[in-house]
Amino acid sequence: MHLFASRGLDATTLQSVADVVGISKQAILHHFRSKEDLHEAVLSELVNHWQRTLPQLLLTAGATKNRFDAVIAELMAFFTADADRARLVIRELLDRPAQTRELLSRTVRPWLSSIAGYIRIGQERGVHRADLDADAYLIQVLLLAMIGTATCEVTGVLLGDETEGRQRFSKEFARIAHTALFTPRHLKPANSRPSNKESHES
Amino acid sequence: MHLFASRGLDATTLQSVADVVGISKQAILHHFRSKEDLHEAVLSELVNHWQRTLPQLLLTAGATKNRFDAVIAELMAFFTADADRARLVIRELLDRPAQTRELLSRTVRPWLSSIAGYIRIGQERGVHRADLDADAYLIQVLLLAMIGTATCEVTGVLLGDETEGRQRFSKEFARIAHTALFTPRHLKPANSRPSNKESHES
DNA sequence: GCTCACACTTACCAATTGGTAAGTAAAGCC
DNA sequence: GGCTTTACTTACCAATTGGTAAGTGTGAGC
Repeated sequence: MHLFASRGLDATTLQSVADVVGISKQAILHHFRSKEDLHEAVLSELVNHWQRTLPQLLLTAGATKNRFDAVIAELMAFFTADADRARLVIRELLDRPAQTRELLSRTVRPWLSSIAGYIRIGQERGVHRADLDADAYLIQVLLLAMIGTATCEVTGVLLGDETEGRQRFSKEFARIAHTALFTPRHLKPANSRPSNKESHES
Repeated sequence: MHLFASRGLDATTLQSVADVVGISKQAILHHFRSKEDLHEAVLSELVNHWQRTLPQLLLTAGATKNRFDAVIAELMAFFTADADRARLVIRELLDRPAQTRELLSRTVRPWLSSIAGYIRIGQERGVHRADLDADAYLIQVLLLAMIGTATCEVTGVLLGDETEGRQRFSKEFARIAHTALFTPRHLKPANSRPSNKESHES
């Protein structure tokens, strides 16, 4: 996974994988029919991890007071825990758009749809901004989390130290996502009546 | 550029380039010493284009009433005009982090710094949100614009038609960037006195 | 002790890779 | 018309690629 994520599918040779693992190239081909087989195995392992983690993520976040910020924090944590996850997904997005689209439709779309519904409820209650496009918003939050963690090695230095950069990035990411989602508190009506009167700001 | 962007450096063979261009592989090696040479040429062409376009972009945007939205729109236009630009940059970010960091430091950082200064002035005037991290914000806006256009082929379908998806994406992108930057109008003091009293919303 | 499945290695292979060397045809300059 | 430069082609090459075929050793089950 590390090699596929950091170098890409074509640049990763079976030999290089074998060297890292400490076995011969043919030992790999004994366990996996082909390089493509290995690649799919790595990919599905990532997807499985995602599928296992996400529900737990939403549950633990749901227990908290401000659910949303917790989800954002957990989302970032998932990718920052291993930047290769984000890198791998982005590479798939670039290298095999058609297959990845199909994969995401199966694995991620249901979650997005469900959260989007949650956001729309918030919109009707005036908690979430009325002019927000829930689906597009969620996709961008997800993409931003991924590209951010995938490239933190590069962008980190533009924000001082790399660890400091990561922190500033995470914080600003949470702020952007939060601000773009919620209506300012004083605009929210005391009772939870729908309110679309917040016109385009500034 | 198209091949490098869509397939990556290693997956792009000199032969495939030659086939597309309609000449022999050796004809390419006649004009470029090596594959790496060709790659650098493609890359520097993109950088030059960026350097040529950006000042003009900021100028035309500056003439407009709401300067910021115009810049955002132009930024998206730059990448949507040719999605390969975004793809190529992202690939460089992943494939060669060290060199790309150095490249971006030279070519993009000055612009970011200058715009960040502009944002900070806005913060002092209370126009821009006080809790915003100008540098981190700008980087994320840039990254989001790139990853969005680079993957529109994939994400587009999640938002209906691909062209419709692109539109919704662009619109939501502009909204997010706008909302995360500006303070709500009614919070902005009538005279342009510094005001940091806007606490964390919600 | 025999068998057999399994994990792995050695030996090998055709295809493709980026790259070199040498030749060639045409266009411009004198 | 000769001469040189430019743009390219043909012929070739060593290295590496993913992958196959045929062994080898070892531990478990009987």
